[in-house]
Amino acid sequence: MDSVFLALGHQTRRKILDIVKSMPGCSVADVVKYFDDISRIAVMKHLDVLEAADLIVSRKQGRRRELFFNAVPIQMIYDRWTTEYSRFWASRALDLKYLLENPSESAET
Amino acid sequence: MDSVFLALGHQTRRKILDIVKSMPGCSVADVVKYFDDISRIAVMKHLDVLEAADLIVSRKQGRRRELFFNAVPIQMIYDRWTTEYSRFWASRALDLKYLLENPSESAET
DNA sequence: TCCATATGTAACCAATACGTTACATATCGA
DNA sequence: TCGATATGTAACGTATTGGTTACATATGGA
Repeated sequence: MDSVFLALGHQTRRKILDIVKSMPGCSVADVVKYFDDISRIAVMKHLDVLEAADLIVSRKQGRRRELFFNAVPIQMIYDRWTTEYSRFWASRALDLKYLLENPSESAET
Repeated sequence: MDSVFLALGHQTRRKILDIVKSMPGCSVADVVKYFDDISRIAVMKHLDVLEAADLIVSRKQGRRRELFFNAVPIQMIYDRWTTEYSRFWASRALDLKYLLENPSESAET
């Protein structure tokens, strides 16, 4: 769980995930082409993070490594949202409403 | 976006979020009570991270600081899942299925 | 008024994150 | 076969993170 959130908490990695998602089986080099502002090694490190978080699955095909998006961890988090927070919207999303309708005398910092 | 994921990518912070969510208006000290393995200052630092990510909103009430859970950033991410990935389940979640049904000759590393 | 309570800030440290360059290894294809 | 291509590893440096202790400030209430 930590690793999935942490992996997603970096814009480059989310972009990588989008690329792999839209090009199943693409290679590392295919991904690297989309980044001219960071090195190949940096991209690979990001891929390592995504793979450690199971967001990407890879397999070696000769000298190429094929990358695949793994929807499962995101599905798990998505499921957690719906069970943990969905009923929350109705009953508890009033916190902020309460705040806004009951301004305190001291300014909010 | 980065900040929300990063904030959630740490177990202590998710626990803090749960506490604040279940006790709207609770104080810093209320939260600190649930953690005997880390210091008050560490807890406050985590609160800073959650507040910077807008996951928590606070206001000073005299010598107390009241903490409120803010559902909006999570709602935004939740909405992103549904638009970005929901149709993905049906059409693209076959990536792994493809992998498992077409083992390559070289072992997956 | 003054002690208790609640929070805040600063400094420090070790570990981690994220980038880099250099070098190495494996596979492909002409 | 050999150069090209693709990937991998190691080492390094800087910035950030997540914890700590020490000290400071503000408010509450007896």
